[in-house]
Amino acid sequence: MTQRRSKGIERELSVVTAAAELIAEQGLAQLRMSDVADRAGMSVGHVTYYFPSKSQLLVRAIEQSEERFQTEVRNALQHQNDAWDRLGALVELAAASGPNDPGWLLWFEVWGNAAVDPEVAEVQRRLDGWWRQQMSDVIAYGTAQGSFHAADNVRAVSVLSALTDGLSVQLTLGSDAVDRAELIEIVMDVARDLMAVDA
Amino acid sequence: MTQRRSKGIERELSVVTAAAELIAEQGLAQLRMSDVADRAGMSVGHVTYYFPSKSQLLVRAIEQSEERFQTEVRNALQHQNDAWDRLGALVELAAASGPNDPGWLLWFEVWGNAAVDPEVAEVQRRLDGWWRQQMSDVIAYGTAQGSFHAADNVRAVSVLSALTDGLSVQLTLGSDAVDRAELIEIVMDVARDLMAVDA
Amino acid sequence: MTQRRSKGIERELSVVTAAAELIAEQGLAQLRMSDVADRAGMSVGHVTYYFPSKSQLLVRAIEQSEERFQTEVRNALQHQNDAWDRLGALVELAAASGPNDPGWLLWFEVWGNAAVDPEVAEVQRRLDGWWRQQMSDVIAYGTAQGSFHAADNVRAVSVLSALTDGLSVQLTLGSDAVDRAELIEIVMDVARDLMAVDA
Amino acid sequence: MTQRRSKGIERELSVVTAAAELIAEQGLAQLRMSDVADRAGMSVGHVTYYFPSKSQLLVRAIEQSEERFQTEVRNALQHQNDAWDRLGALVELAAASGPNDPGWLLWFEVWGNAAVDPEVAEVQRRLDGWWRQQMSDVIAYGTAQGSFHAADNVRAVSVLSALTDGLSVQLTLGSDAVDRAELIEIVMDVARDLMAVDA
DNA sequence: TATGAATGAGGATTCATTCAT
DNA sequence: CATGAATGAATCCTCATTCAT
Repeated sequence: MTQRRSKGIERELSVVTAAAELIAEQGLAQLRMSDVADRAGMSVGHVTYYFPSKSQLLVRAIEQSEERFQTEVRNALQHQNDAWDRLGALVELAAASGPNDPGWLLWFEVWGNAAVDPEVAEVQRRLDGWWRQQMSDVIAYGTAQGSFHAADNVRAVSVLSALTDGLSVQLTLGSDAVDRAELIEIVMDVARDLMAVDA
Repeated sequence: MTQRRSKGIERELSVVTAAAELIAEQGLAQLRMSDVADRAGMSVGHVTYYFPSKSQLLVRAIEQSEERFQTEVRNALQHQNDAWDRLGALVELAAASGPNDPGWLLWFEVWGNAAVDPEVAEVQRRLDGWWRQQMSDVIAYGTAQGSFHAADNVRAVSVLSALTDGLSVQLTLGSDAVDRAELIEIVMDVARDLMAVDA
Repeated sequence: MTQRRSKGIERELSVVTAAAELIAEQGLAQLRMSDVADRAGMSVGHVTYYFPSKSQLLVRAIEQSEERFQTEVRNALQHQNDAWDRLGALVELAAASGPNDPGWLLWFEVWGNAAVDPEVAEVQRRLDGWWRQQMSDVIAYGTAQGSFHAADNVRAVSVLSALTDGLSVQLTLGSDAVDRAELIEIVMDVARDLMAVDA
Repeated sequence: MTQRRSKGIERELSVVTAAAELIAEQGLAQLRMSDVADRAGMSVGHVTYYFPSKSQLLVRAIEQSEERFQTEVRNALQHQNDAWDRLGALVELAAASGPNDPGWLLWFEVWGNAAVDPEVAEVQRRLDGWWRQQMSDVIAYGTAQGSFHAADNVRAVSVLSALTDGLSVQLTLGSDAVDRAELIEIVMDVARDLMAVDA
């Protein structure tokens, strides 16, 4: 019984994973239920057994990506006690890994669809809020510790996250003006300009 | 004769404009040739007379948007002699106007498709390069004038354009963390931190 | 053992009942095995354990409805000794109860499918024959009693059953030209015209 | 121009005709858009060019059948001046022609769907009202002429149309209790019982 | 007896594209 | 230059049925 059920959940997960991968690879618009089924190793009929409609699958794929990312962030923060290290860890996790980073390609799709699909918009807003909160917490943590001197926490969050986003967009699109190492360096430099205690 | 020809060009333009509007409104994926025809006030058959395939229409729509933007930028720069004013003008032109800014929604679509469609990628890269060049020229202009003190022109471009992009994404998506006035203020503040002569 | 078996028969019955209800409610064409399973409170897989194919379930649903109706008729006739009362009882049982009478909606489905499905046609013919026989018996009974004067038993059956059917169709479809009381009155009036002894 | 347009209307008509035939032959539930396309001699895509959805095609098929029937009735009545002849003509037109009469099979489908589909219900009600009006007019005509003596016009309509319906159902279903000649004879006999001047 | 998982065939609908006029 | 007619491929979704457990 348990085994049957857990098998079902496992296969359902594999559908979501396949969908997320394909969206990143080919874009949301190109996503075919049959592709998802192929990659998940099952029939199309069975995919719709789990997800009665395509849009439900979509939202789940984004949410799964969200959950994974949040877990990664929590793990990373646990291992850093220094405020600058924590900030660095956040930036490293958020930054695109390089051209065609699948996670960031997925974000492009989310942004493009947020204006059209309210469910997508809601997921986007939720994760964005969560992310700003992480940044804010780290900055508050550093300020309490005396490592940071941030006159305006909210603005610092806006600057640092916008910078990370904008540079990651460039990197994902394959611009040769920036690579990952430089991206992180730039963000941390600006962070120091903004918040270094004896700046 | 001339008149007939110009009428043709006019109608062709109206197709492209209709397409650009619709992409911004509904997203590239939702774009139907029949919608374009409706908005342009002609039959579907006639739209395909001008643009034999949908993807050709797409690329033209993006290019038209590009051309208009470039014209605006040129006009704006002509009227500003002070380097800081020039920089401010650039940022104002690039920044999203508010939630659901059509131009920025179009960019989301371009980014999402650049990874899949080489033609789209090429247009994106071209415009991005052009934009970085404008920023770079303004910074060089300010440096020559003695208004700016930029140790690293390329990095300044990266920071300022990434910041403008990242904040505009937020604004377009309707985040309440930032409005247009604040967006511009933030970018200019960071610019001053980076390049003010006696900072 | 007996209990297990009777439990099985009970559940099988509940499937048939659920099917009959759903056909009347939504029409035969809209009948889904999963709806039947839901209403019968079991899984789809288990419904097909009882009825290997959909069409077998269908025929059984009609037959069950037939059996119930026949039982009702037998009960009703037992309590009436007067021929006119017996005739009245028959008409009351056959007549639609009002708009959307489930039993009559089921008949519409049967008629619509009789031309296509031989099994359905067979059931229809069987019940129709049985019904004409009841009418015929009652008329013969009244004639023997001296209550009726029917020159042509067969024609009387045709007239009275056709009239009941035609008016019930109207009533079921929600025509405001006829209600149930009037329906019965009309049929009995015509019956008197046809068969009253001193007419 | 005119020719193109008329050609379009012609083909559209052939789709509707094909649909009506197939519904009568196989039942509404079995109707496939591809069958309609095949019989109309065009592609499925083109059928949906005329009728964006299946249900729109359905309603049109019923309406077309309605229009044809009404034309037939009007023609028939024009050629009859005697009230009894007019009544006879009406009954002949309404009565089923024999087992599996396509027009009556179509009616079974309409009845079965009226409870489920409001649009179908509306068409049914409209034609039924129209039909009762024809009967009523003929009875009023005969009464004015002095050929009929109808105490209650409305009831006479109910009786005669219900009888015609009920018997036609029987005939269409292939009951051997009634043939077309007898059907008409029965209805006219009852009509005489009800309305003959010196009965 | 009972279930959930899995399948695959089938069908409606959408839509870019082609073509005759 | 312009249109409406026509096509057919592509795709999502439904659903009866089968099967392992």
